[in-house]
Amino acid sequence: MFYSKLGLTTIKENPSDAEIISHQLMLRAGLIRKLSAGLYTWMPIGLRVLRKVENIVREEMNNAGAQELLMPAVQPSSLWEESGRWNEYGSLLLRIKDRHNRDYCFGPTHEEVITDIARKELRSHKQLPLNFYQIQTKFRDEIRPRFGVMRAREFLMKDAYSFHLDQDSLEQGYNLMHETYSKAFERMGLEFRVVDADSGEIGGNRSQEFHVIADSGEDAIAYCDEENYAANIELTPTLKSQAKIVKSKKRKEKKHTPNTKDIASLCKLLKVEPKDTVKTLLLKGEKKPIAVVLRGDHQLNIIKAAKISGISLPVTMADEKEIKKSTGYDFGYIGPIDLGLEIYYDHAVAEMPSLICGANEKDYHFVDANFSDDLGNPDTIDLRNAEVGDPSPNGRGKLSVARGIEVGHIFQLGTKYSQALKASVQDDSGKDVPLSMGCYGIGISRIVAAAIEQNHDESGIIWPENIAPYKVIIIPINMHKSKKVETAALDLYEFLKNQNIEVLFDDRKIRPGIQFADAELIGIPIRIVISEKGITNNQIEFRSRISQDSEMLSREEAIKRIIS
RNA sequence: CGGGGCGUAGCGCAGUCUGGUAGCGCACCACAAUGGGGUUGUGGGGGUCGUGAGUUCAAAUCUCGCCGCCCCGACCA
Repeated sequence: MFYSKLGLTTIKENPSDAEIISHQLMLRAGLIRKLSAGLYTWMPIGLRVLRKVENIVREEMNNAGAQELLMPAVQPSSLWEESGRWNEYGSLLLRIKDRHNRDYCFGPTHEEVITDIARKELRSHKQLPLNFYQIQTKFRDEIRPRFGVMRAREFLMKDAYSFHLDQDSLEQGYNLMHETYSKAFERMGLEFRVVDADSGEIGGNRSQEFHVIADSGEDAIAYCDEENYAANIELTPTLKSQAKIVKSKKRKEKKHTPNTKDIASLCKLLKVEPKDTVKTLLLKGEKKPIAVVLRGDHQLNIIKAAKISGISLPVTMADEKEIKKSTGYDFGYIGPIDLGLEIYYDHAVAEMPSLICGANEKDYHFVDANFSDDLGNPDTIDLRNAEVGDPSPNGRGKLSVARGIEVGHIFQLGTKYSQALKASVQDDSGKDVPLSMGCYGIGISRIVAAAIEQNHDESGIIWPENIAPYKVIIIPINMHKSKKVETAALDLYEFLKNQNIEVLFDDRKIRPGIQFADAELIGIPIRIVISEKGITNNQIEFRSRISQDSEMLSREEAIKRIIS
């Protein structure tokens, strides 16, 4: 392809609204252009990358025996009402009406549609197992779309759904997808990790996420290398300490602590660390608020809190007014002693030799309170987020934390949708059995951004070879001045094209500096420079985007290196 | 949704407080010089100042409405 035909414009300055590197580089390199919040046009170069990713996924899915189909992007409300998600899914669902005022949505996912297909098409266990997939544009009306295509509203996703007679078969199908995903991400040249995950609103049993490791990732992953344990931090259990607790001999004492509504100011006043304090959080409950008590430096884990019986979902903090109303006490000075509400304690609170807590009296805290003497040594539960250095849940080694970008998610759904939508087959005894289902997603468009997050330098993108828009870029130096350069460059271009090498030819009449800078920004893996000087010596310059080393090679050697 | 910010040329911004000919850098076009790392000079094209109403002799600038975009949002008890 000739560069001049791409309609490509690169940008030297960073657009002001791009926060993360992949978003900046995608805009600067002309891969995408924004139409509106969370809506992007894929420009020719960007689309080439998108298609590469898509095709790797498609090939691996096909290899695994999955069947591609294509479902409508727009779906009738009736199916969603049947599954119960028309209300459950909330405002992520983009609802639209047709001319007859009938309700539709732009599909954020396709469990309902595929289950509808299954119930209409599948009659016998002999048709199972099956895996259908599609690569389709989805729309989720995100609260806050951001980071370009990373969290866009409209995005391209591969979603697959498998159907099984029983759990055993589902597990086989699930494991096959696990393998398939690993192969696909390996082919894309991405460093990734598979982690245990929450199945969220899709529902179901087992679920794992595939994360591309990158500092800008939205999810924190806790992992233990010793035992190959990895889980989304939201889901990582924290353990009750087995160590013997040395309890402080001091007796609790009430201290005057004005203007210390938060942990930071309390610590400053008393000259202590947050880990010496506890915080008492009031969460909305079905009847009265429910108190949870955590060490001052720990963070409440919402998923864990959601399991407390009687709690209102989604988990929300009670506000100042509600606190006053339900306890009679003041915001900022709530503590577990004589609170008069149901209280849940995190494991770590029991391990504190003494603790500092609100005294349920404005401007007063207790210091040197004691878990057994003053709180009555209650049972504790797991309520907090795991942290770096916590013991690994498998009992061996300590946890580290990395950030990751979720690019794939596999679920064992079980029979949630097949029961709701009455999709069943007859087993070999003639009995109707609801289908066991798995579902498996890959964020195709997000992968493009994730790949950039993981592969870039100051000059621009460094594409892994298998997803690069072009493999080679030929840069002739001052071609318009030198017939020799033009002939040699075009000759090599034609040759490589005939070898089915994806090659970009920079035919622009501009200074070499700009050509080099653009080639690096766009991230083409191999750069070939053809110049008057080189031709005289029978040499051309070969340079890899990764190593940045230039080598002068003969035409034959260069071709060999490109093709290999 | 709550809080904050922004909307002026393709991009990045100044001008708004204090109303009076719409500017700068990059990009773009032409010419010339230069010719292996975003070169230089000269000349040029391009803007309903987000939008609607109001105030005024006069509005990018003041007032009100609307729209759009961006950032932050349990971690406070």
